[in-house]
Amino acid sequence: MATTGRAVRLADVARAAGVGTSIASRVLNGDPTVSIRLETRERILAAARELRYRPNAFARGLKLARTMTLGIIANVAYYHEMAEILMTVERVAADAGYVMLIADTADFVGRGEAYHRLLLERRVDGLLIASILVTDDFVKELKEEGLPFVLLNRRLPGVGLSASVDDARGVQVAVEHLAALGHARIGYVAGQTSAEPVRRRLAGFRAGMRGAGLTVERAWVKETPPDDESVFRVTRELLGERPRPTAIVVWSPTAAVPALAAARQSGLRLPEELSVVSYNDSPIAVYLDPPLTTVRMPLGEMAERSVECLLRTIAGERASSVVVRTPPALVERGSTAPPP
Amino acid sequence: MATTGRAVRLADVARAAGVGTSIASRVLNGDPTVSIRLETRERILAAARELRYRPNAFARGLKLARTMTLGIIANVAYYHEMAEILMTVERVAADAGYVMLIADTADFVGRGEAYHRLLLERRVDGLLIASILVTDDFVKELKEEGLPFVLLNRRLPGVGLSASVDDARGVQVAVEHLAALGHARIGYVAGQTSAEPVRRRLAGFRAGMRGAGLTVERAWVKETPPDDESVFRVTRELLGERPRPTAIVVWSPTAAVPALAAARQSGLRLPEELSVVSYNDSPIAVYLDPPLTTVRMPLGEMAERSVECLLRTIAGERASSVVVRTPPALVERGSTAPPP
DNA sequence: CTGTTAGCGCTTTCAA
DNA sequence: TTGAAAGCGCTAACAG
Repeated sequence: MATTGRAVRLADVARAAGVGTSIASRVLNGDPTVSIRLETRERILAAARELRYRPNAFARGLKLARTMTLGIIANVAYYHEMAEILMTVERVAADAGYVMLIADTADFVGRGEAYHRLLLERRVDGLLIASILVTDDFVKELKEEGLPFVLLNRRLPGVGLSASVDDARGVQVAVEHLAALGHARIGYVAGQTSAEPVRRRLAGFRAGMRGAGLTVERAWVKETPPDDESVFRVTRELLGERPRPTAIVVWSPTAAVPALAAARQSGLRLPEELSVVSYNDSPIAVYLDPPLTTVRMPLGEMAERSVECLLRTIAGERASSVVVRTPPALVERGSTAPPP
Repeated sequence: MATTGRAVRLADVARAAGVGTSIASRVLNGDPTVSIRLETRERILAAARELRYRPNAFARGLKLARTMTLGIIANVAYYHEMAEILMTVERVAADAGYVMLIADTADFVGRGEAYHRLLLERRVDGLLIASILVTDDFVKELKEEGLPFVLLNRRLPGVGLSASVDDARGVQVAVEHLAALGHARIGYVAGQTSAEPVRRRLAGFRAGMRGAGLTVERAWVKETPPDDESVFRVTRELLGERPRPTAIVVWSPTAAVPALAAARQSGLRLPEELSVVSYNDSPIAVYLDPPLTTVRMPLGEMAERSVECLLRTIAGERASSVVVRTPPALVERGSTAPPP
């Protein structure tokens, strides 16, 4: 049973079926133009099954100049968002017959060689870019290389296709929720606006405030690096302002955890003295203290669209960037209430 | 500049350097047995640089029967542990010149085809199995197939190599910490002991209790499916027992989040009325309420060893399973205190 | 020192 | 209806 020996090749199947490799190949690939006696076809199929034949992906890839592999460059450390994206992308790709190569960007600048291995060695038919750490320059280089790629939630018009959600609208919904509760003094933990999607969120915050007839207080909008420690520190600063906001919005669910901790450590009772909303949901939101009110964005849908878009580009069809317009869902939990 | 056209092949480099493909190949691959005029070698190297030559990985893979690719089957949803493992594995593999194919096990049983694509199409030189959802039967099948593989933190003596940490010792350390604080009534949220590493942890709990001269109360040891909702429910049940424990240990950091929430919702003040320790650390532990005391295991080291072990197996060397014995580190935060 | 060539396993004309 | 053979880009004998 254990055929630990060498793999079975197409030639083995052909020989077993008593035919040439040519028709064997065409039959197994379901070539519709082939006209063949039913009996012969059956024999080939049977032999393939019997021998547990599997085509060698590298041989086929070499011949067809298609690897049936997609690459994804991701920042795995952003697990709250990344887990859903990774899982979805992989599932959709698999359904289309593709496998996924993954490259992490923990140390993007120091890892040029690793990325070039992905790109230039013709290992992938296309690339998904899901990390903010990938520089615009790198993306442009990619474009020159001619390799199909799609950016996830990062719009770079003129240089590449992207699949994104309406971040601005999402943050706006968060603000509207707070305004509806009666909050007028609303702060924002903004992330680093050097990143494009983060800028869109900030714009959404401003739009939300404007729409509610509220003014944005400069001191209540704090940029911060995304690491937990910085978020914690900056949030404490924000809550140390006098006067201080009665509610804050946080730009990312990963950052919401340290932000919430900062709020607690500021000695504020949540949600009585301070409301907190996170942009984007997370599996743990419901188990935080207090359970975190969030705006849930359609990340899975975005991930799906990104793969479809990439596949279309690879197929040579004209694809265009997609913005998933599924409305953000406000998930009201325990971290928001009317202002004191 | 933009060479969007077809890729440059070795033949192009050879022609540009005015040599045959043979020496071009050997020079570029640093074949030590080649004796060549310095001048010629320089010409080849220069031409390759000039043309930005990159070998086609699939062609090379076909020829060498080595793909320079490793596969990893992971449960991405367990992000607390998985992020670190994924990042480490990818980095170590990249340093060795390998790229990583990833397959998620969200729906393992329904995805046989996807896994077989990985295994049987000769896309990978070896496989890392980092998901508990991969059945023992599948692993055995793998062994029959003759594909090198290493299990991450799952010991299956006789069927395959593994890299693991000393789970039993880790949980034991957690118990010792509680015992040292004076706790005698200690409960355990146990996970599903159908999984091998989970059984080892339970054994560690028992050993820790025995070592401290404490008796294990049946009603205080609860098995539970790993999903957050089940963990939450089961923890509440556990804390509803009368008498109830003054401290609990949770078998996984992912589960610690809902367990902590259950403790809070039981109306218990933490850590005054109840102490909680999580087996294994997590980036968010410090930001939970209260900050979670954990036992930090050397997962990164384990991941590193697993890749090394796999690489050695691939190289045809005799590799053996490795148990990382780096002592567990008790990370004391705010969720443990002496019993009331 | 360097070039020619066979062949990795597959698909796809082209001919029979 | 079917088979022979070329060739995808590379490496490694083997010749020269």
